[in-house]
Amino acid sequence: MSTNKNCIVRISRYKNALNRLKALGFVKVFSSNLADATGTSSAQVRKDFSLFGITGNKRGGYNVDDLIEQMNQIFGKHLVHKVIIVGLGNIGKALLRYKGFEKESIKIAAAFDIDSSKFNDNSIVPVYPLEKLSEFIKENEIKLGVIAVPDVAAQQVFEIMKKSGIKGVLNFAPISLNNDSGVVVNNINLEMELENLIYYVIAAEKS
Amino acid sequence: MSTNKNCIVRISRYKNALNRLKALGFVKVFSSNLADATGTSSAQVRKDFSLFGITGNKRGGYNVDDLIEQMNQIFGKHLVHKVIIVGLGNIGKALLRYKGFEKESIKIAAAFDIDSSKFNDNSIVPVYPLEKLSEFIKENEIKLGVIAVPDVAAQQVFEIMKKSGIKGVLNFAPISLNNDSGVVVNNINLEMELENLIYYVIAAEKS
DNA sequence: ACTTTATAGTGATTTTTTTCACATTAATAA
DNA sequence: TTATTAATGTGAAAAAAATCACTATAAAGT
Ligand SMILES: NC(=O)c1ccc[n+]([C@@H]2O[C@H](COP(=O)([O-])OP(=O)(O)OC[C@H]3O[C@@H](n4cnc5c(N)ncnc54)[C@H](O)[C@@H]3O)[C@@H](O)[C@H]2O)c1
Ligand SMILES: NC(=O)c1ccc[n+]([C@@H]2O[C@H](COP(=O)([O-])OP(=O)(O)OC[C@H]3O[C@@H](n4cnc5c(N)ncnc54)[C@H](O)[C@@H]3O)[C@@H](O)[C@H]2O)c1
Repeated sequence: MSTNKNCIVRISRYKNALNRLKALGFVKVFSSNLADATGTSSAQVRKDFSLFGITGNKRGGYNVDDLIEQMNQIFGKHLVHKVIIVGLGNIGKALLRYKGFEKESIKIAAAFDIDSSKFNDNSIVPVYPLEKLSEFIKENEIKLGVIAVPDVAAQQVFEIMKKSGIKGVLNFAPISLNNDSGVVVNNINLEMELENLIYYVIAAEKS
Repeated sequence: MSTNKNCIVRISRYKNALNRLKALGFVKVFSSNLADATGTSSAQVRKDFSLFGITGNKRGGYNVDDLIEQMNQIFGKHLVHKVIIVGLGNIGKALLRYKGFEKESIKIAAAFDIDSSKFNDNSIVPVYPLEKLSEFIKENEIKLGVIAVPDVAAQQVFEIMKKSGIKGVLNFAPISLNNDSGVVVNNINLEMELENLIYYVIAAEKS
């Protein structure tokens, strides 16, 4: 529908805010409410909605449930999305233990590592050796993968994922994966995030 | 110097790529090398450099060490930046245990929690009760904080940080912090990152 | 029923970001 | 030494994104 990257991120924020507002008992919202809750302008909210063909009522705002439903549609929330995690170190374990993914219809289907002490077939989320990765992805038609291995291993893991049919990757390793294929890669680089923060803090000090 | 958000992120990526290229023995690089390594165009690389007044040699490319040095300057890498972490759960612990921050001159100075079983004055990075947060920030002139507490506690922690003089915050809680002040906030929302990935995977399927 | 009013929706405008294209120049080759 | 070449650096152009500003309209008030 839209091709604006920032717009997608904002829609996700609106959805997040809407769930909170709903919990507070809101039945309808105005574009300015969502703007305040997400730190943007009401015109931006309406423009974003317009790009996705989301409409409300002139003078009546938007119905919260309707909005949430439409956004769930955009993000495929009516289906459960199975995810696998490769690398069960600090980050991998943190994700595995996190309880918040279920309510976003994200299900961690399995984890993979090369450290045999981490293997476990019987836990809620099974942990398998890396050798089983390809097979598991194919058999379970997994589309989403998380890379949480050391940087030197990341490209190798990515190649296996690509070959096996993964369509989207969340990569925590601080390298840019060499990606010619159509696989979507989102990078999370925590060092870079802190660095970025430092840049703006330094810039603010100067002015 | 520059005011373009994407540009800063790209500069950070160039720096990352440069360190890798240096490790491989590169002494000079061309804008196209950096473009390839970071997935952008050579014109973009040169334009970004131009915004920061970074110059190379016509026909000779750029000297790797010089570039790294200039970028370290941009990101204040000649100083050690002290960071505190609030919330020592899954994410907080993952960050605490991560060894990669030192080489980026980021030092975790202390962590804070409300769970007394986590307090520890004697570990390399001490863990204190939340009550000590404000005092610690002031006494040690901490400028950077990480919020890794549950969403309901995040705003409260943020308020303490603001009042005590923190200038930059990395927030992992999935809420938008109400931020009127001049504090810089970078949000990392892992659910949203996965959601975003799902959006693009769905979009790719349709086309 | 009629008027007022507040908000949605959107085309037009402005601003920001990216890409283009080429003049400039330093290294290399002849 | 001179010509050739391959890269930088940057204004100009194009594209993308955000903001503005106004119209349409549904709700609330009289
Ligand atoms: N922990 C953090 O806070 C943090 C911060 C910034 C970046 N990162 C990055 O995130 C990634 C993960 O970090 P971490 O701290 O969780 O690392 P970690 O060392 O704690 O864990 C890595 C895990 O990957 C496994 N592994 C190694 N090679 C593998 C392979 N080829 N296939 C499958 N598994 C393999 C290891 O056995 C280990 O369990 C790293 O690339 C790191 O640079 C982490
Ligand atoms: N773990 C993940 O993979 C993940 C994924 C997405 C989002 N998040 C978000 O990151 C944040 C942290 O997640 P987590 O999994 O580490 O949570 P967690 O529950 O494991 O840890 C939270 C920690 O914060 C402490 N705490 C609670 N209230 C506090 C307060 N007022 N002051 C100081 N400490 C306090 C708790 O004692 C606990 O140690 C949460 O907001 C969560 O929604 C985490």
